[in-house]
Amino acid sequence: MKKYFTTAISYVNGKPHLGHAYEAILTDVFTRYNKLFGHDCLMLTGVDEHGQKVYDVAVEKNMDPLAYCDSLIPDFTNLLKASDVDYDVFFRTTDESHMKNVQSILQKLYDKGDIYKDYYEGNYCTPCETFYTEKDLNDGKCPECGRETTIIKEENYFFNMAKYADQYEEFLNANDDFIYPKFRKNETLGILKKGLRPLCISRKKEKMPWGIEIPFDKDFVTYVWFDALINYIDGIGYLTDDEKFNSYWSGAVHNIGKDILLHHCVYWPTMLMAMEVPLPKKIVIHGFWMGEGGKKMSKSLGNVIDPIGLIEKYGSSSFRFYVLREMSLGHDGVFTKEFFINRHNNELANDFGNLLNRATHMVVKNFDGIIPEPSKKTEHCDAFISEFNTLLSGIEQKIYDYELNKALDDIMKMIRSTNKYMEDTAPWKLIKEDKELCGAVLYNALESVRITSILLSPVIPKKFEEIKDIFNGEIPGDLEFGKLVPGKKINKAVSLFPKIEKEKEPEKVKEVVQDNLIGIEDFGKVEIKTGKIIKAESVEDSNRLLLTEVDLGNGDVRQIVAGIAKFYQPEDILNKHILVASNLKPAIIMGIESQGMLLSVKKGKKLRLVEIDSELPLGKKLV
RNA sequence: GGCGGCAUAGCUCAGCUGGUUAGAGCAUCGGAAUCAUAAUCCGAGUGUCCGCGGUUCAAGUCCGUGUGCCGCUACCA
Repeated sequence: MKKYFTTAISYVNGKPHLGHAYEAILTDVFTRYNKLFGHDCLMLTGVDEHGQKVYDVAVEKNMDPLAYCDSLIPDFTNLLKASDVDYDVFFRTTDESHMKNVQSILQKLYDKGDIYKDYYEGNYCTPCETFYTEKDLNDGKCPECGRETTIIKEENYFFNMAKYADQYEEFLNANDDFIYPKFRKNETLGILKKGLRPLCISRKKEKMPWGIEIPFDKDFVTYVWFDALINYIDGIGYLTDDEKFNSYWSGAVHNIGKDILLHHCVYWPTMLMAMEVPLPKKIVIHGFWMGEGGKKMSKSLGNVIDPIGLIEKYGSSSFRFYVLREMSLGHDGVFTKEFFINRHNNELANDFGNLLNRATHMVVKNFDGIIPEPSKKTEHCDAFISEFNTLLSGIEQKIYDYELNKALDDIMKMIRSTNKYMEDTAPWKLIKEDKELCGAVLYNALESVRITSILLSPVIPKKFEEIKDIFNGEIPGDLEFGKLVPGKKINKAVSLFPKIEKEKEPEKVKEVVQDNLIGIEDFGKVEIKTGKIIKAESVEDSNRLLLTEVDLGNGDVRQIVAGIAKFYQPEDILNKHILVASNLKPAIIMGIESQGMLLSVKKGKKLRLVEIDSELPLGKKLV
C-alpha cells in the first residue's frame, strides 16, 4: 500500500526551531517505519513563502521577494539535514506549477459558486496595510507598529465553508480515527457546532502583491491558507500526475501542531470537499515542547533548546530518540538538557549500547567472531524468545495506530529483557562449562541485537549505519527471531553510545524565577484612582454586565461597563467607594463605551469589588 | 461565562469496554555478579489513584458535585 506523510509547511519568515525539528522528525520516523514494514511511502515538507510579512521584509531589504525567500531556504534544509530527515519533496509555494494549480482550483470553486465576492470589514492598519482581527489587536492598536487602526470595509473574495459543514461533520462521525488524538476530534466538532463563517481568501493586490493572483480578478491575490494548504496535493502531482496523486493521496497523513488545528481540521477538509477531492486518511496533531517545569520556552527564561546545537554536540540519533521517546504523541512534552542526558545515558548508552558491546565482545573473544549455532538451550531460552516474539509481533500495528510511545516502550523492554537474559544464563560462566551452550545463548543475544537495531533504525538512522559494521555492513532484514545465519563473521562493536558526562553546572545564581516582573516605570503607566459609584443599572440583553457611572472627583464622571452582574444587583453597588483603572483606552462592550475598569478580586466563582474607606477623597491616584 | 480536557508513587507517566494484593521508567537505599561503556541483574519500598456523594456483588475505571490546573471561545477591561 502506498502512503504519504506530510509536515506542515513552515512560514519562511522566521528561524526554524525545536518545534519544526520535532514535527519533521516525527513525520520522518513514521515514513521510515512504514517503509521498513514494506510500504511505498513519500514524505513531504517545505515552506510557505507568500504573504505580507515576507513581502515587507523583502522590501525593507530592497530585495526581490523570491530572492529573499531563496536566501532563507538553507535555514530549513540544513535543519532537516542535521536531523536526518529523509524527505522526498521539499515544497515551495512559489513553485510555478503550484501557482497554476491554485489558480485552477480557485477558478473551479468560483465557477461552482463556492467562492464569491463580498465585503470584508475589519480593523485596518493603514501604515502596515494589513487587516487584523479583534483578537490580534494589542490594546486596540496594531500589533506590528502600535498605531491606531481604523475599521474599514473592503471588497474581498470568500470561500463558503459552511456549505460543507454538515457533510464534513457526518464524515467525522463516521471516521472516528480521522483526527488523532481523539480529543482533538471533539475540539473540531465543537468548532463545527458553532457554525462556520465564510473564509476570506483574498487580499487587494495593490496593498499586498506577494501572492498568487486570483484568475478571475487580477486586482486580488489569494491569502495565505488557501494557497498554503494546497501544497499537500500539489506535492504529489494533483492535476499533473493523476496516477501518482491517486495512489499516494489515499494514504495521506498530515502531521501538524495543535496551533493550526482550525486550518487543517476545518478549512482544509471543507476546501477539499468543495474541490471534490477525497479527504486524507488522517490528521495527527502533536503538542508543544515546554521548558523545565512545563513552562513555555522563552528567551527571557533562558530555557530555549537549540536543536542544531544539541545535534552537533551529541548527535542526531540521540536527539531524535529523545524527542520521539520523551513526548507522548499528541500531548505537550518537556525538553530540558538534564532529561535529554538522562534518556541518552540510561537507555541508549546503558541498556542498548552496553548490550551491543557485551554480546559482540563475547562472540569475538570466545568464538573468533563467528556467529555460533543455536543448537542447545538453557532453561531460560524458550521463555526469553517467547517474550521477545510477543513484543516483536505487536510493534507494526502500534506504528499503524500511531502508538509510537508504546512501540518504543516495547522495544526498550526487548532490550532490557535481553540484558536480563544474559544475567540469567551467564554465558561468561557457560564458556568454561559448556561452550556449545554458551554459543547458543550468544546467538540469541545477537538475534536480539540484530532485531532491536532494525526496530530502532527509523529512530536512530545514523547510528544504525554504524551498527551495520558489526555485521560487516549488511544486517539481515528479516523481522523474525532466528533468521540470523550462523557461521558468518561479526565484528566487535565500538562504543556507539558513549555516556554523556554531566557537566558540572557552575553554581547557578538563583535568579528570581518570576518572569512577569515590571519596572517602576511600567507601574507608573497604570493609573488607579479612587471613585464612588453614583449610578448603576443592568444592561439590556446581557446577563453579566452592569452599566455604572463613577465619580472620580473634580467633575470627572466615567461611564464604566463592568462584568459583575452575576455577583451584584445594581442597587448593591450604588454609593460604594471603589478603585478604578482610569487611564485604560476606552472599549466598546455591547455597543456601550466603557471608560475604565472597576477593580475586583475573583476567587473561583466568587467576585467582590475592592472597596475602600469612604473617607478617602475621590479621584486620587494610587501611589 | 460557555465548550472540552487533565488531576495516579519524590519526578515523568501507563492503566482498553468497571473484576484478584494499583503498574513502568527515572531518582533513592540495600544486595548479587564481573562478559560489558563503574555498564548489568535482583530486592525494598512508599501512593486517603484530588475531596465529597451515588450506582454496583465489585470503581482509579461509570454518574453527580466541589476544588485546582490547561486548551479553545465569549458581552473579560
